[in-house]
Amino acid sequence: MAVEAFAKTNLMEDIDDDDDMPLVFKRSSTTSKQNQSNSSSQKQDGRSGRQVPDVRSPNGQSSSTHKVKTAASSKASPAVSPLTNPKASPLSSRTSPAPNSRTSPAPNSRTSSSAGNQAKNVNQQSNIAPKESKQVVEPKSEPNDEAEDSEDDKPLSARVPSGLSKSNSSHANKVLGASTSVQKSRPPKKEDSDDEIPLASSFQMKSNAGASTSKFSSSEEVKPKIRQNGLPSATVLSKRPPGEVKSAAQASVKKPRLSDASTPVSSKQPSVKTEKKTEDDDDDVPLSQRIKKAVTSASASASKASSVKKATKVVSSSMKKTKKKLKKPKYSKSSKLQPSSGDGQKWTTLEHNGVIFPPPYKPHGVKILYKGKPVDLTPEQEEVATMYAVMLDTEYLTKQQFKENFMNDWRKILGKNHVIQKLEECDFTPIYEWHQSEKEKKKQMSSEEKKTLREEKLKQEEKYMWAIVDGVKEKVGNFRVEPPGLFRGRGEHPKMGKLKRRIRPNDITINIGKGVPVPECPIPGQRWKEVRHDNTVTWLAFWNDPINPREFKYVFLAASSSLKGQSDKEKYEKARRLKDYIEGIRSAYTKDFTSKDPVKRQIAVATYLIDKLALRAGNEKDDDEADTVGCCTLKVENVEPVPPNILKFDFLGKDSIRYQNEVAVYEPVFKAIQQFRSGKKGGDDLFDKLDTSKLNAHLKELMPGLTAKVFRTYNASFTLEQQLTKLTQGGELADKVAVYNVANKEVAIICNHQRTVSKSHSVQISRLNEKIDELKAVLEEFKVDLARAKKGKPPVKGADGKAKRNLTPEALQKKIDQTNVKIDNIERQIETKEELKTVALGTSKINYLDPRITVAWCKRHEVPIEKMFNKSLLAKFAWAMDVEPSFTF
DNA sequence: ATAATGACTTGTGTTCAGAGCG
DNA sequence: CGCTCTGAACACAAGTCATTAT
Repeated sequence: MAVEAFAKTNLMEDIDDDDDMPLVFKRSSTTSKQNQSNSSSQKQDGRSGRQVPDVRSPNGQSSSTHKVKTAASSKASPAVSPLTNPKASPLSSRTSPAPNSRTSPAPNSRTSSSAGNQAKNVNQQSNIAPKESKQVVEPKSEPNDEAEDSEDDKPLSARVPSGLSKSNSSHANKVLGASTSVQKSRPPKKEDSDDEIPLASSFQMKSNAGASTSKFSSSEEVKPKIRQNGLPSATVLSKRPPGEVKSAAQASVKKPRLSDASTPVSSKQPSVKTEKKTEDDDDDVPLSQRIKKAVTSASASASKASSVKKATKVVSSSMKKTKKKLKKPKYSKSSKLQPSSGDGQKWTTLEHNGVIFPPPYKPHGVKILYKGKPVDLTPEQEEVATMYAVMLDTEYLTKQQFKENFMNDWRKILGKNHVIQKLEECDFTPIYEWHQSEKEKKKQMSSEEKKTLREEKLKQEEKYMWAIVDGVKEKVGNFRVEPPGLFRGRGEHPKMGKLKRRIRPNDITINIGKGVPVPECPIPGQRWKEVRHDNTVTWLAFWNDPINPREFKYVFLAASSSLKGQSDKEKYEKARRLKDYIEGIRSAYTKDFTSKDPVKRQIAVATYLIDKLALRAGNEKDDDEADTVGCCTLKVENVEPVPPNILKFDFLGKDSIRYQNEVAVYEPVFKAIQQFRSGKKGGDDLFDKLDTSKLNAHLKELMPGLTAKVFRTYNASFTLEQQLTKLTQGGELADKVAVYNVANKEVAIICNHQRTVSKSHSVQISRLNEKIDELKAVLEEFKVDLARAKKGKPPVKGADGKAKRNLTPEALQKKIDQTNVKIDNIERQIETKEELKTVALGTSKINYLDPRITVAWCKRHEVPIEKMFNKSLLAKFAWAMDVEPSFTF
């Protein structure tokens, strides 16, 4: 292990890692066919199904069609459109602007607030889809064959947009056509032009040229040669086919890869890097790497603020030099993505310092009252009481389930014969108040004190923050062991309120490289449960979840690590590959809508829903989990067919977020759904012959590695790119950023990514409205003054009674114009705020949008990438930074 | 074939720090 | 120059999916 030694040194100095290895990127496709999963359980039927409705009704939101108009949350609706076929007109698709309100059985009441925005949404939609469902119907069926025209063939996203345009079908078709072509044939003239222009100007471009080329090649096989800078035609190549082939091949290849690539790399790296390059090195390092480095070091040094800038800068400056490297792909380095080995090996060497535990409980001595009298509690009892007390102002405390579960667990600690017998007789307010005052105290501390405190904490945690993987220092994600507390499940979780006990070292299994020191157990007298040396997994440690002992809590590397980056990239590459199969897949399932085989029919319809609506797969759940569903677990009552061809969806999905949508579908689908429902009760499974493993097994036959969730990634990224292409038109930087956000929002809506409305939302809105009022008043005054000025009269007195300066009419006009602009800006601000109040943009950005789309777009349009990605995202997507501007998903 | 296990991604809500404002 | 307000970072719950066990 000389290697190790080297590695060590590297880390310490944070050297760069250029190694000379050629990079081999491949994807490890571990696609095996089958899976399992329990399909059987339909336990909850009756009750679960029920629940949904119940929940909802309270809110008062009914899911009736009318809502459409009324409610408006733009959210769901977009998704809808997908289905309609081309002619049918996009609009139709939007039939129902489903309200996005979430039913939130959950703690937060998202539901409540939708009123405000609805209004807006309405507007939006209204333009869009006045049309209504009628047209929807067109199930023409030619979908596949012809593919091009039919909207169906397109991913939803495509459709969505079309929906937006109010134009009718013809227009729609056009749009579609355009998009289609784009998809299929990469480099239409449009692109070329784009490429060229931007190229020259954008700073990044140059960099890409050289460096990227080489890099890319490594990663992407095909493009290398072509990819040069902006050459227009190059793009074409990106076509997946080659890739696919490869991937398939790879699977079998696995082992070899490993050895060649990874092994050598690791050994080499270290040695190479050592000191040699010192200052220069950055240039040699690939961009992404550098960024990472910069970030890393910065954060390490505590000067985080600067890190971002640094990174960027580096990037640009480095660009020029990149060329030198070209010939050798040495960059592969670790920070860069390393191929994941086919045989499942994830690392060669791994060092880290284990995990850090929360501090032991410090009793405060504040007593709760039982039947009005103070009660003495042992520290253990008090600790649990405190967990409850601090939640006094949360919605959890209004839930019977929570209180019951809590009391059951607390009673175990109190003992059978404790004076405290009934939760209702307990008054936790003394502890609650004590806690509030502690919080207040903390807040009052001077910034100096806070800073000191922070630094101290940092110092303590520093050693746990990093791991060394194959000689490269990488950030660890969650190195802090979860502290004890009361379980906060989402939605109507049967286990909410249960005590999540303290985790001790002997609950924890450590995974670390062989031959390196095992992290010392931080709690004296105790030891780890187990130490493993498993290089086929990426976790550094795990413990059993105290709430669900058969499940685990893992400690992984941070998102910025190359291990994560590699798999992230593979995820997007897989989604891109789907592009080449999607037509065939769509035509195949379209055929099967009417298959005689009920299993086939269900698979076809389920696939269709997953494709068009971006639904999740929907694994079976146990009774001790919240009752939520995904595609395969939809209940009869979750999908209501409304003739002639509308499906109304209403269910609680992941995290008990409500999904409501109304969609026009092809007649065969509509019929199939009706047939699946017939003879069943509301709580019965809609797809009774299906489960996620059967579905995924089937998908895998259509494309290697294909699973249900790939459709979500595909549709999200496809939509982003498509929307960007459609909406971007030059203009100011701010306009471009706005365009991006609109595109991002479309995706978020399709994926149903919601967030709770912030408490201060309405306050903020009214504050802005006040501002507008003020400005309007000012405006009026200016107008008066202007009129007077034109007549040579002096301005009226201000509100304060002071005389104003005499201004020329021109000057006044200018002021008026400025004020109008201000008002417009605020109005726009209000609008977007309302629109986004329930939409979470971040989730898709982090998980679904291929960062290369964003990076390439930024390069093409000279938008600094920092405008779109924050520091974390820049670090996470380091692997995507050197993409060609001409990149297309 | 199905259930159990295991590992890893996705997702929302809370906390915290600092940007921006009056 | 203090203060709010926002977005980034963090926490951890809840999915997906592959593999192994039965």
